[in-house]
Amino acid sequence: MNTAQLAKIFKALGHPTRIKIVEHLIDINTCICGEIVNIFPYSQSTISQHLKLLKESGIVCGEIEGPKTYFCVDKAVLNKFKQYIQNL
Amino acid sequence: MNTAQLAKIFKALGHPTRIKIVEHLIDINTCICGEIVNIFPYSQSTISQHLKLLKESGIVCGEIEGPKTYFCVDKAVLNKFKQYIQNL
DNA sequence: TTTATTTATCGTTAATAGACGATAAACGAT
DNA sequence: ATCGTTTATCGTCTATTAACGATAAATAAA
Repeated sequence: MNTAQLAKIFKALGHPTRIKIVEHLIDINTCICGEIVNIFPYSQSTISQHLKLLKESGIVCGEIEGPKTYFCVDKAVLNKFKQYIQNL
Repeated sequence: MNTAQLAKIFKALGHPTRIKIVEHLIDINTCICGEIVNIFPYSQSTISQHLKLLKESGIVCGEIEGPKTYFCVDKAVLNKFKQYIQNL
């Protein structure tokens, strides 16, 4: 895991809402965008944008099923990330 | 450690240069701004700004000694941060 | 086929970030 | 007292981020 990839993940987690989204995804394993929209006081487009950023960082992945997209944390990436930090 | 504090640290680490600065500080324990300036291809003011951000996040602390400022990683904060991530 | 549901994207706006050079401030040395 | 060293801050510019509403695209249901 190189510095650029790490920076992307750190940056993605550098927003309170995105931290909470990731925590929520870890808790419930997987969920669709609409569920997350209902939790936070932000518009659908804003949440979708946050999810896009998280996805682009690699820490979250999304699977399209019909009109819905199921989001979940990529545990392989999360574990590599954890390992990096533990070695600091 | 609340979400806002965590987000600040994640955000501070969300830049390749700042990651490398922190890695370097961990390696050599403590050093002055000028040393870091010599390592990176950025101006003194840019590095100083990066250090300020890191300091504001709490992950780095600076101690003024005469005209120099000695920077180092705050291990207590780093450990709390590590612990949070490990519990994810 | 039309309607409802769900999500992504576009366009916009305001705020923040990242870089720089120039300058000021603090101190040590001469 | 002056000069050199070191760092922080200011002002500027460009780029990116964060939020929104509106809209488009895809599918499920009626």
